[in-house]
Amino acid sequence: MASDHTRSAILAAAERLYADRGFGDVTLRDIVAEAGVNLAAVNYHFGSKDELIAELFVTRSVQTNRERLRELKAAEEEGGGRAPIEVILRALVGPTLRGCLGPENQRSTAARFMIRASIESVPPIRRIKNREIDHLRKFVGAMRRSLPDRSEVDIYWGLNFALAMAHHTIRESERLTKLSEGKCDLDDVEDVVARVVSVATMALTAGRTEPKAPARALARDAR
Amino acid sequence: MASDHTRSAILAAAERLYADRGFGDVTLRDIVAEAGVNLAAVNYHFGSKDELIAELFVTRSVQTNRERLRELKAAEEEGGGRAPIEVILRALVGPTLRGCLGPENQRSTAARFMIRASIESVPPIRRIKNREIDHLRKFVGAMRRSLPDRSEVDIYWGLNFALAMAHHTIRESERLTKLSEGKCDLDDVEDVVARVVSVATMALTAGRTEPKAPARALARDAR
DNA sequence: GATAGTTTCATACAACTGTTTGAATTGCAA
DNA sequence: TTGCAATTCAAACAGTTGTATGAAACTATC
Repeated sequence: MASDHTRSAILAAAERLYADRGFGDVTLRDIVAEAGVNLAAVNYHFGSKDELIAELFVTRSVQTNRERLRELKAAEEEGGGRAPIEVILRALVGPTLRGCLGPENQRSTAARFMIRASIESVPPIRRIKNREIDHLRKFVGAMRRSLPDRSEVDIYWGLNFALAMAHHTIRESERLTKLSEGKCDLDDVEDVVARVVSVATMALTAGRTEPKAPARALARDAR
Repeated sequence: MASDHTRSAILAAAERLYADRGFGDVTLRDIVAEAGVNLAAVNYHFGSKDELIAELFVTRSVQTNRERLRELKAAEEEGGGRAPIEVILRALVGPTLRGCLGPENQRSTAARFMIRASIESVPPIRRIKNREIDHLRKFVGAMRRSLPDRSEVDIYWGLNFALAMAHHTIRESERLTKLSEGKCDLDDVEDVVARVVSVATMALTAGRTEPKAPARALARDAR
């Protein structure tokens, strides 16, 4: 293959348009116009519209997943096979939140695209998300090693709630800003991460003997 | 107007089809075929496809909101203007969860429709959801009265996390079941409510003097 | 039972969709 | 330069979509 110029122009244009206007009302003709290429180029290079969307989403989500696993692995190695639950949860939700939130004006196209993907949920993306379960099982494993006394069901619920808080905050960031009249600062990503991790940790450790200091209020124990 | 037969047949057919197959691939022709009425009837009775969807969603969500406010009002009256935070949170997430989860075999069309609406987020529904902020402010008010020492920002985050856990659990109930290999019982709605309320309460009260007994583990304090 | 208003119907419309086609163009190797 | 494959292009295709139309059927009132 030659220079990939057309191919990457399509990818860039598609990501930008989907990020700005959503999957619902962006057509292939919009994309090729934005990219300055011919309509048939999409099917030539990607096979179909759905495969184009899938490639966009896969690219971004493997980046996030790789970062998650990198943090998880580093934490478990440092702890000799067992990482503190806070660190595991941070590895789980940190990369996702950092990838999607942050100062509005410098929020990348990729970030805005991933927010869209989490809001609209179109078939090709849903298919990919369904394969994410194996990835999550690695975190379940780490969490069980970290909290061996905790029941398996509680682990699943804790994981579910951690993901819930992260994803919902991303999806509804605009509404939270409006509801709180700007008082909730979603641009301070590390504060958001700390809040989510703090609550999820409490969910997973409440009612047990705590080897560590009691959980603090919402957030504040970020760094 | 005569008997409303056509109108309600359309509503019922549309809700059923949307619940089963999603908004993405149900056309007006599918709906009128299922309802046994003429294609033009939709535009005659509802004006447009979007207005039909909006009417379906509004009907169900005002039911939920009414139930929420009923529980909230009852709780505050009983407490002389101040309700315990657990009860407020239960009023917030209980009706939603009860409306969407529950034993699969008896899960109503309305419930499955609302799950769809929370997954797919099509324009007419998004427009309605955006008007939900005033409704949420009533809960913010109640929460501030219940926890007068808590900062306003913490209240907003607590509300955000409570809604996050409820909605995400609804949206991803299938995935949680698969991930936990059926060990997380999503048919026991009251257990789910108790878990969400418990964690949200911890998020809102951690690190403070507690007039009540310390929060128990995940759930169990349901009723 | 004639009339006026409402509701239903078959049908056409106009626009838009993703995809395909086959010819033109390009780039590179021999 | 020649030849061949990869790429680009304009154009058309085939199908679907929500909506509009105007006539027909119905309903209730007088």
